[in-house]
Amino acid sequence: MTAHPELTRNQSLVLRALDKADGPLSAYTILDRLRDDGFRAPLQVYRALEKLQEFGLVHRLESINAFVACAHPNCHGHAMIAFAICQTCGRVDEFSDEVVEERLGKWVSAHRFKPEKTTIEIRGNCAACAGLAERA
Amino acid sequence: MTAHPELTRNQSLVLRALDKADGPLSAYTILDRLRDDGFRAPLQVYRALEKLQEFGLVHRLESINAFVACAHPNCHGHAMIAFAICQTCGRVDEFSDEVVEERLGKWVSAHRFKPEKTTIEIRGNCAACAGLAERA
DNA sequence: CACATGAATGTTATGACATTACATCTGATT
DNA sequence: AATCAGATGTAATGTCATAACATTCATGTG
Ligand SMILES: [Zn+2]
Ligand SMILES: [Zn+2]
Ligand SMILES: [Zn+2]
Ligand SMILES: [Zn+2]
Repeated sequence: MTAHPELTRNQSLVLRALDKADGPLSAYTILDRLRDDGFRAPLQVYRALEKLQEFGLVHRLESINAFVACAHPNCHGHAMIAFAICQTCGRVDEFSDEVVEERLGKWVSAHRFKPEKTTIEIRGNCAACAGLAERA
Repeated sequence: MTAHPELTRNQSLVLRALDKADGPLSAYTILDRLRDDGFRAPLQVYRALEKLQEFGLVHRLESINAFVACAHPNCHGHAMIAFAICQTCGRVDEFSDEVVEERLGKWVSAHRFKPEKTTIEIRGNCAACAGLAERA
């Protein structure tokens, strides 16, 4: 359930593209997939993505310059989310860990650092893809 | 001590540029700073950065597309390093946390995920810069 | 209704980051 | 000398993201 009543047409189209995709998409890939819906310029995609991120419906994966639909929309108030990204099949697992959050929180408190956005991304191979590689 | 006997001329120049800088630098900024040393093309920088990262002398900050000299060269065999990046003054603090490492390690084991590179980056404001903002 | 206002959109151009492809040079090895 | 691997030089291209400006649309207000 990724529906959201307040979404504009462009935002809905971008979110639907991400939902249909089997992995993260770059902004330009989204653009290509929405040509038939009238999309012509990168900004249409980036503007929609910006709003969708504000709404918590989409996440940006910093380490691969791509975007995914949130796996738990309306469901995590966590400021801190971790991603495991399979570099072979594109599968993305989204999870949070209170202990990690607490430890990083302790570090920033101790250093009087004021965090705004935290990125935790693990790139590698998922169980299925790593298994295939073993057999090869 | 960031010296390294095996470095080539280009690698040394790039590392020195990062050491002299007071914060992370983009590849193109490094290029500009090395014009007088004969640098002409981005690839000279990217190739040097690639090797320096292999040697553990330089880190790439994924969330801001920039590079920093390692704060603890020859000193951390950690696979997992976290960065606190001040978006105002560019200060970067590099640290590692065994508990965070252990918790993320547990997650990947439980999910049979084979990690290759882990990114942990906290963007925000350092104590000094956050303090200034308060007073303003 | 006329009109101001703010949000979203459309469009073009530009800026910023990174790699491909190919030629050349260097030093070590045989 | 011939060979080879690694590093380098250079041009062109590819990929990701934003600036600037005009237009449209919905909404509320006098
Ligand atoms: Zn999410
Ligand atoms: Zn996979
Ligand atoms: Zn380091
Ligand atoms: Zn600062």
